[in-house]
Amino acid sequence: MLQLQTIRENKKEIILALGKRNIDAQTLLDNVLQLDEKRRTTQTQLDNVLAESNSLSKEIGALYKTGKAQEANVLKEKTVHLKEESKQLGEDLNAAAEELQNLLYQIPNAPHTSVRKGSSEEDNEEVFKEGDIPTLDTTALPHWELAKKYDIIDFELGVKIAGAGFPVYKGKGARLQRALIAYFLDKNTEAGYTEIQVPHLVNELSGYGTGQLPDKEGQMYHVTADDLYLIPTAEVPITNIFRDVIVNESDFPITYTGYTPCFRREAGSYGAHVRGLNRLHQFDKVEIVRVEHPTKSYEALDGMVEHVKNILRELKLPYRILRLCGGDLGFTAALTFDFEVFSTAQDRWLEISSVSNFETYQANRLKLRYKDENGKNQLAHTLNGSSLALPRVLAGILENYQTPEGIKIPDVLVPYCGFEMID
RNA sequence: GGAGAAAUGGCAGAGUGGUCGAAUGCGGCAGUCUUGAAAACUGUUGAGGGUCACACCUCCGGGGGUUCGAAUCCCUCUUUCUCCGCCA
Repeated sequence: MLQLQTIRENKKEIILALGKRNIDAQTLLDNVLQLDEKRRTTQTQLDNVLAESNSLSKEIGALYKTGKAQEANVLKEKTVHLKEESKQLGEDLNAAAEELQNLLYQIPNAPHTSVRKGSSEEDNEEVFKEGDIPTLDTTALPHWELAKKYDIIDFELGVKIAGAGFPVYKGKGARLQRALIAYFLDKNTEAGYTEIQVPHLVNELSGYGTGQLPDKEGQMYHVTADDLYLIPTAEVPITNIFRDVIVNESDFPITYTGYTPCFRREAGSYGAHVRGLNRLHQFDKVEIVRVEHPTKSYEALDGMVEHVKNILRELKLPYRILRLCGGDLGFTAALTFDFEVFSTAQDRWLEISSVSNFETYQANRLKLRYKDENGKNQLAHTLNGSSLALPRVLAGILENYQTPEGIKIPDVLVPYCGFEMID
């Protein structure tokens, strides 16, 4: 969430920035500042009452020690009304703090200056495009047909076992998935990211830490018996490693990569655009996460974008990069670049990666800080990106690499697959 | 799942009702000494709120209670360890 101090000092700028998300934050921020004021005055009042009863208690203690029980009892009576007062003030304080907290949770991150105002994905800016879109002959098929033809993904079987959106990968399809995971992890490790394996279920606190809760409650699968959530992305467990952590400035950059399945309820989406691998309840993803010094985070973001570019170049897939507009930007992000691969047989772009800088928004929730050169604790910046989400990469490969003889495996994946064709 | 023990500052580890935000050691930082380093010595070293700065307030796993006063007593939850059971 946004920092109170920042809201106090830069209210105008934040209102302007949030305007790019089409949010009129004026009253919201006024309420925040008003509540903050109330919280602080209540706190001061409470502190004074507590200070008084503390000193009375000390006096009472001293009197008892010197055997002056009578005098002590007189003082004791004085503490009665102080107690009532502090109880009331404590309740007021908690109420104000909670209300303030809830309000702050409702405010999304302020977009970066480069983010354009916009209402939907229509307004996203294409900032880069690369790779040749192959010309397919008339017999070309969408990936779900190819999956069936070569018996590498069984959607119906997934329905039987779990439900729609839970595909079963078979034979060379399963092997290709495993190859992609290994390839992505290797690329990330080569680039300096430390490979890590994390839990696939997280507690409520972790959900709040990265901002999935309370905002997107319904998008995660909730295991109510144990009050755990299935992760929608590895971002949640990996970034939460740093909840309540104070790192040294010399620890930067902190970089992790991890493979996990991702679970998303995504209720209420049906139709052709969710066919096949386009949108799933469970999918695999390799994620990269960075914790950075505030002055270095945008440089790091550019580095992550370059890194993902290189992977797509090696895979020889046609792709483009979008800078998300305010309306399409995720709740917690300040700046996001989406990568989309062209799905030739469907004649549409599919999102395969999202690379974001959250600045201090998550760090503030996580209490993720570093010690600066003056020994002061400062909030760090967090970033993450997919490198990459498997199903749509798979869809892209199947569709773009199809030939009358079968599906060719991209050169870089052949060593990982152990075969050159799916036929 | 059953029985028992424990949870204190970066780490180790004292502290069982008042002067304890907390001894001591290690680690970290600064200084003295040194050509430099090490050793030794001296000082310093948790977080949050609040203030121009002080003062002051909160925090000894989480929550609640007893008391004028709680790290210390009570309840509860969580976690860890030991033993037993089960198990990939």
